[in-house]
Parts: sequence; C-alpha cells; structure tokens
Amino acid sequence: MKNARQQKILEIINKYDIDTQDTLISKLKECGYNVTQTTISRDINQLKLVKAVTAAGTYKYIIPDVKRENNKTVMNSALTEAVIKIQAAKNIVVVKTLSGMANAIAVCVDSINHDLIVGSVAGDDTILVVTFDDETALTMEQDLKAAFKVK
Amino acid sequence: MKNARQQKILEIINKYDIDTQDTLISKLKECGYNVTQTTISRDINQLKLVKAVTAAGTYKYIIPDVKRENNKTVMNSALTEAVIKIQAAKNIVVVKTLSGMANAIAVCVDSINHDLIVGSVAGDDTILVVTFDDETALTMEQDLKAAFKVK
DNA sequence: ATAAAGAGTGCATAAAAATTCAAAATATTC
DNA sequence: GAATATTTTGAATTTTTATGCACTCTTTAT
Repeated sequence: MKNARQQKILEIINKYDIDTQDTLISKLKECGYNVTQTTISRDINQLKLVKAVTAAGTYKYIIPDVKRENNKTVMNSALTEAVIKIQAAKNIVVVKTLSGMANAIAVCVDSINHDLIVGSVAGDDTILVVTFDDETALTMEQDLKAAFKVK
Repeated sequence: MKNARQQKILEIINKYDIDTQDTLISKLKECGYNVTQTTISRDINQLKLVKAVTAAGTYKYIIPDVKRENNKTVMNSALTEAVIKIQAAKNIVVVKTLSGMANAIAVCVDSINHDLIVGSVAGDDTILVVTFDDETALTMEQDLKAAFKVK
C-alpha cells in the first residue's frame, strides 16, 4: 500500500501544482488513497520531495535532482529505486520501471539531456526515449544508467 | 539592509546546515542582523530557497538550481542578480560579484562543471576559477555566462 | 502457537513557516 | 520640504508541517 501510494504521489506532483500537503491529500483521496497528513508528511520525507518557491512566489512540491557529479545528474533515490532496466535498441532507449512509475520517471528523463532526445512516450511501466541516431541512443543509455544507478 | 541580509543568508546556508528558520535567525543575530521569523520567511521566499530532505531524513535549507535547459544549468535568479561580470583571462575565469557574494556564488560555480575546474578562490566580490588550459577557460566563460545570465 | 520485533498508521500535539494587518522607514513627486 | 507613494518590517495569528506515543498488523524466532 505504501509503495503504491508514494508512486501515486510522484505522479500527482508531476501532473499538478501541489502547494500543501492538504492539497495532496485531496488528490490522493480522489485516487482512492485515504490517509492523514501525518502519513503524507512522512511520505514526503521518504521520497525526499521538496517544497520549492515558484517564480510567482507561490509554493509547489517538486522532485529535486539529488546532485550533479562531473556535470552529470544523479536522481533522487526514491526514483532510482523505481527504475528496473535501461537498454538501447537502435535509436531508441527502453526504460522499464515499476508499475505505474513510468510517467514520473519520464519527466526526469526529459530533464537530463533534453537536447539529445527527440521525444519520449511513457506507458504504465515502460518509457520509450527516441534519440536522433543509434550512437546517441547508446550515450543516452549510459547517461540514464548513471543517473538512475542501474547496471 | 535587506540586500546585505539576504546575501548573508546565502553565505550562511552554504556554510552551515540550517534546518529551520529559527536556526537561521540565530546565525544572523551573530552577524549583527536582528530580524524576526516573519522577515526570514519572506527572505527565503524571495531568494527561492528550499527546505530539502537530507539522506539522513533531516531537513536543510539549500539554494536550488533553477533548471537545466539543453543539459546546461541555469541558476536561481537571486544568484544571477549578484553576478556582475564574467571574463576569461588565459586559463582563468574571473567572476565579479556584488560585495560579499563571491563565496555564495563560488559554491554554485563549482557545481556546474566540476570536471573542468582545477580549483577556485573566492574573495569578497571576486572569484578566480582556474581551468586546465586557455581553451577550457573560454568554454567555462560561456557556460558561466549562460548559467548566470550575464552578457 | 506464542512471543518478540518491526513496519506502517493515526490521533493529538508541538514545532515550524506563511500571512494578515498595521506601523515604520525609505524613496519619489510636486 | 511637505505630501504621497512604495518598500520593508514586526506582532499576532493562521496555516502548514513534523513528531511523540500508542495501536495494529505483519513477520520472524522460539
């Protein structure tokens, strides 16, 4: 239950601008998850989400990048755990994720090497990342594996 | 007064692990800034600081990167405003900042292209960034100008 | 099967942070 | 230089978030 809920939380904050934990509780309720603020607070702590200030000065929960080492992005551990397998095939990189996580992960993938990606589609547990050519796909495969700590 | 205080806040959160606004108030008090939580809350909003969750599950205020476009980092607007001039000279890039801001900016500079930088020293309003060779310094100059929106 | 240990949750509450409203301080215009 | 606008700040308060404690539900070991 907890895992599914936390995945749903990632989806929700990617899809909507969530300003408070109460707002998030409402959205979760719509999805059939009935929990208290206590639990949400702990989920946010475990997912390492962050309440950021927008350009307008309002607040919004986001998934932060963990850090960049040698100019490479390494993702939040909550996300790396959801990525199962990454493999290039011709000019496409296929990313397999835990069920329901593909969308949340896809948002992050797009943010890593935006200029090398032609586009991407995310299903429930799979993301197809289209790159310009086969070689780029191989580079992308390596970058993504590093970012999500996948072997 | 406000500007000086906000710059001091950036310095403080780079130097120490600040977990609450109250902790920050204490540090500011040590530096001769006597303000209330109200003001700090607004400063944090204006500087777009963020309370992040650490690996240990504790909390810590940080300066977030604003975004990465085409794989390049663009810095928080509060920081870009503090950078006045960026110029390469031989294998060194000289960054001029508002008085007292050099240290805060230097931390961010190091985070951008860590693998291209040999080292950097920050004074009060100047940072010297040492790169491997003249060519790298020119690249770095461009990257930094993009990140801090300097012409 | 029973006891012990651990994870997950909620209630109540404490702690932390944001906001309202009013008052200073500062800057701007006439 | 007075009058007006704008910005900055604080006190009080509300809102939001984190946590101590107790209870339940598993799992593991005896």
